Amino acid sequence: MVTTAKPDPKLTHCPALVGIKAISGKWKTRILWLLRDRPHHFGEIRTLLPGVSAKVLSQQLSQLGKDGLVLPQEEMRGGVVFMIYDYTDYGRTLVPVLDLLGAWGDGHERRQGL
Amino acid sequence: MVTTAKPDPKLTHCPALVGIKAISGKWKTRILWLLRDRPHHFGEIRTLLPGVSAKVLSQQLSQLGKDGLVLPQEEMRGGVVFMIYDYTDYGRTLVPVLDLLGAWGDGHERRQGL
DNA sequence: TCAAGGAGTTACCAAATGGTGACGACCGCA
DNA sequence: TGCGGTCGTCACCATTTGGTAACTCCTTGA
Repeated sequence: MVTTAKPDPKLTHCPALVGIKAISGKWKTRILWLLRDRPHHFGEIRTLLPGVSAKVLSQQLSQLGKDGLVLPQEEMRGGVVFMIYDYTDYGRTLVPVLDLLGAWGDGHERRQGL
Repeated sequence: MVTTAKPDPKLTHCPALVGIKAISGKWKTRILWLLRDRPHHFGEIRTLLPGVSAKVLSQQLSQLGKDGLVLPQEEMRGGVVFMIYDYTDYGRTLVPVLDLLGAWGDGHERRQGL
């Protein structure tokens, strides 16, 4: 992100943070959860995630696309274009990570008393 | 976080996001990485993480403490109080998660060409 | 020619997060 | 009684992120 000279002395840099950045975003984990079952199109995701706006959903899907995690594909249905989003093969490598993270988060939540 | 009535229809809520929130923060993953080896005191962490400010470091350590992941302990060394931070037993349950996340992030980074 | 459905984008605003620099509290010691 | 070391907070600002509402583009069918 920064092009100026940077020492990067081994601790400036954290692989786990790279991973987090790829999936952090208020809706990304939920999108990725939805796509586990089957591909979804834009409006479908929008409906299934109450509260998300078109703008933000578009942003997050775009970021997931840039990171190579999901792939959008056009599809004509009755004269209307649907954008179908699905995992890439690479994106699926994230599933076990999300599973473990989700399992831990689930326990954590229970622990905090919610 | 919100006490007003909320439908929470199974998809509003994402365990993975809970997990992310616990470790997200520009320095948290790096702090947790440092503490894997051995406990560290405040100034030590501050020195080892170039760029972090006292305020933010204090904030992040405090959040990690509230979440029960690390525990601060006072220690006198030559008439000066040192605050020693270390994992709690519960906090250690996060290590495998960070490992997996870090491994994925490492590969991701390589894939993106950085 | 115009409505309708789907997928975005744009401009504007609000909240959360992180950074800066100054400051205070504490303790032992010369 | 002032000094240096450690930890932490405070007020203030900058950046990032998410939300709202209006708008465009595209295609088919009445």
